[in-house]
Amino acid sequence: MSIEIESAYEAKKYEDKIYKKWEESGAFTPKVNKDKEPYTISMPPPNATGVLHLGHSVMLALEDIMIRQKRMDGFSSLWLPGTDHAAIATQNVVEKELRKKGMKNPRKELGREKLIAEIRDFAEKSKDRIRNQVRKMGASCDWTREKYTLDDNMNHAVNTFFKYMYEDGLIYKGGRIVNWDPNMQTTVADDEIEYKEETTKFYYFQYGPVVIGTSRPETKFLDKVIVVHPKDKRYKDIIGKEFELEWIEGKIKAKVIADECIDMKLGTGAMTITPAHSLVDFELSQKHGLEVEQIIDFDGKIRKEVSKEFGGMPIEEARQKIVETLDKKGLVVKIDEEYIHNVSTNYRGKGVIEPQVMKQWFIDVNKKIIDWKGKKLSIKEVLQDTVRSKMISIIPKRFEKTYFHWIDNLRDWCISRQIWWGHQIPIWYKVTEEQYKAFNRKKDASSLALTILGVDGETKFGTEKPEGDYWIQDPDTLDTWFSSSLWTFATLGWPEKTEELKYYHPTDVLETGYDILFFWVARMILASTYALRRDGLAEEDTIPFKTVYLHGLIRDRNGKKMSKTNPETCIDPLDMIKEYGADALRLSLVIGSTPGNDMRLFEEKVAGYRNFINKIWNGSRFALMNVNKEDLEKEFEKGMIKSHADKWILTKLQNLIKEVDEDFAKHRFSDAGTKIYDFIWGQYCDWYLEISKGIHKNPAVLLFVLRNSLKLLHPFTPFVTEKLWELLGEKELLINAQWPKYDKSLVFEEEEYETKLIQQVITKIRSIRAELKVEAGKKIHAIVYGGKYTKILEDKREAIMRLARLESLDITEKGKKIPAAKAAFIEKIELYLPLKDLIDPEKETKRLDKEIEKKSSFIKTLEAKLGNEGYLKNAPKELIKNEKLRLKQEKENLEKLTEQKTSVLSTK
RNA sequence: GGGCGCUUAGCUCAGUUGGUUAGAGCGUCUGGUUUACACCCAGAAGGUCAUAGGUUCGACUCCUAUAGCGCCCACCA
Repeated sequence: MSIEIESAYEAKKYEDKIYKKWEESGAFTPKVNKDKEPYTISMPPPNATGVLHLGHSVMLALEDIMIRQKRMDGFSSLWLPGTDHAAIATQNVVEKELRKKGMKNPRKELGREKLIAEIRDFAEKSKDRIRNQVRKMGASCDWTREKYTLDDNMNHAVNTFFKYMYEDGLIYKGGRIVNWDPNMQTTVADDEIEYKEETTKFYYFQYGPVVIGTSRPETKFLDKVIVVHPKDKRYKDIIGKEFELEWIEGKIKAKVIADECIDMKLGTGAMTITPAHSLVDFELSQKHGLEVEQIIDFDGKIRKEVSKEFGGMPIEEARQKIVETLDKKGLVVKIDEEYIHNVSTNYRGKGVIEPQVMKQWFIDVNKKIIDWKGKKLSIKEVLQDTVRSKMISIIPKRFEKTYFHWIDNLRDWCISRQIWWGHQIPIWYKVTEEQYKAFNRKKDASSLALTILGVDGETKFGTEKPEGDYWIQDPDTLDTWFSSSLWTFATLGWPEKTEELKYYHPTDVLETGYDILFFWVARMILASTYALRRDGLAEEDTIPFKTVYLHGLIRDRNGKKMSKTNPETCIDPLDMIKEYGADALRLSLVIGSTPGNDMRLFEEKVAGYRNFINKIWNGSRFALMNVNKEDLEKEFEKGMIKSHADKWILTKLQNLIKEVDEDFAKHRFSDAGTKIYDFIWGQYCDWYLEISKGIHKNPAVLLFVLRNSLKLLHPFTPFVTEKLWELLGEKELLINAQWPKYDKSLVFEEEEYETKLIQQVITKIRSIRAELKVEAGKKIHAIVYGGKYTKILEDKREAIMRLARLESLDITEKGKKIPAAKAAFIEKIELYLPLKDLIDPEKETKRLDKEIEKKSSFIKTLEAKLGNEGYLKNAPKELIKNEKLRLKQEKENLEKLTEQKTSVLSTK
């Protein structure tokens, strides 16, 4: 059959067209279908801030593999895509851009409405770019159901969820130490803090009866409490007592309390508490009911109310002056000049963070409010139970430990953020007319303004302004993870009780990088179980997903994290796709990577898999060149099996199907991919196609195996397989084809060994060269390996002759066959196959000896075990049965080994 | 400081409940174009599985310790 196909696959030429075909065919859009089982993956929504990186590519590749395989396997396979508004990240990017354009303070200059509009524009553009990139990867996600975390229905879900929690008393407003950046006048999330090592001075001051150490004397104005460890002998006598002492601005009174959090070995073992400007101190003060007084204002200066002398001074200046003052008073004990200290800074500005106390919204994780398996449990407890009771399993398993560890240390979740890009908190405050006017005058009002205005009147939940005058909505927005925690169920229509929600939820797999296990994965479990349980669903239906599959991070060839700031090592997935094709990129990201482990990626790796793609292309090309139209149209039947080679490749194929199914069930995609790769390249192309060149040519099997190979490979490399499927004359798209089913009747185990011999002989034939020097008349001998047994086949002249009759062995010169040369060739083959070329008897004997020894000792132990009456009485029956069976098997194996040894010895 | 992980061929990595001779790709070397593919084919070299103990008939695999590397969390008053 003559089909014009180029000898190298050009991905660029086909990929976009194929994607379009899939999308238009509706293959991506599954329907609620009671006759089918659902299979769902919610795509982790990429941030709508920029471009996709390789991390996204891994995610897309892995999820697409799962989705495609299930789709072919007859599931209603839904992959729901979307994007995240990525609150802080997006607003930051846009503000930065605006600043580049010369705007000094975008929030002040534009005001809320206009800035949000700017950000929205930017996000929309990003979304388009992301959609395009996702398509380029070949992701078969359902675009008709695409969602965005700021969509109206998502906002509705967010508000409903907030309302649930507000009504249940799970959301409360409380003081909290936040990371305040006085430069940028904003709070900074914990994970946006960068610790910088700095050498500063460390001061020791006499503070009444104790010496305290500090690197920040300027915060120590109002310290009135000394804390020591309860077991510290040095301070045993002063605990609980009150002292009058000389301090920065005259005499003050201070008392001594004890707390176990104090490290006796650190410094002097005594410290004073500054509740308003240190997290630890703040928590201590809450624990002991101490007063919290602000010392440093939001501009980073000493508050005027605190000190007449130092009020209004920036902290650096105040620090120096205060030390001078204390020194004059003789209170400086010593100064350590070389104190190495971690300073927290905002990684976006470079501003030094000043911890401040501010009112924030929190989710209470300890209130026992969820009806769970007959008990009232807290959020924390439900989070633990879902994983502990195996409702949710995490791959790799070790991350379950990490997960529990995180929950054990979980504190109330602060959900309010002082930015505008996001879901505004649906809370309204009743204020005075004066406050109302003052608030509206400030264009960049955040919750800081509320704090400063001292708002503390009536508070109401609502998405709309309550009736009456002077209501202000909380200007803050919700943490971006608050909305994305609803992702799995809100994208399916929640809070409406839709058919889809019922059918596709809980989703099956949540596949993402391990770096957001806490940020996102745990919070999704939190949101889903709480909200759906409150809706009255059964516990097992409230989890967001059954399996969490965590992939590793992609690193460059030196093991460094890829970052945009380092373009030398940073690989853009689109560049790789352009150069090598999406299929090659997908394979290079999936094969050889294991869950939870980071992997390195570099161009040569992608190039290697491109070679494989080309191999399939050419293997198929060869097949097409060797079959005719009727062959293509014929259905495969068992009666078409002709040779040992047929049986051999069919057996291999069936074994492959079985193993790949097992691997998929265990989420071992790398293994599955490797096996398919090996089969296609190592078995089908290298052996079966070679054999097909000769008398074993059998189009029926050739095509049957090829078609099944393409099916198996399709989830991994969808584009090239789809194209080849079309070239094979198939009318239906491969994306919708039926996944291969394991068929035991196509397994011919006993055939394996002889066929293996044929392979070895082919190898030899290929490598035979004129310089062969073998004594004539030598007996032909061959050892053939296969599976668990080693067989020696003597005098397999017949098999070899059969090979020698292969047409491919015709020796030609200028297109003319030369029978004499062929005859000579055959003669040489016969001479070339003495045993020693296939196996070294010395080595083989040694190996067998070792093996026999091992087996014997094992058998001995087993016999002893099974001869022990006590053991027989106490051990489980099942175990004993197994062991008896094993003993029998091992004895048989030993016999075989001994036989083998004898025959090897006889060949010497 | 607390937790987790990694260490297997020159490089990048697989290795499933412990069980045949520890594998692959790239790279290196040798040889090869007889009707798919040089993005190819055949073959070779290359490993005391980080180190030291232990458990076991048997350990890359389980346990303990040590070293080096990495990650996460907390944070130094």
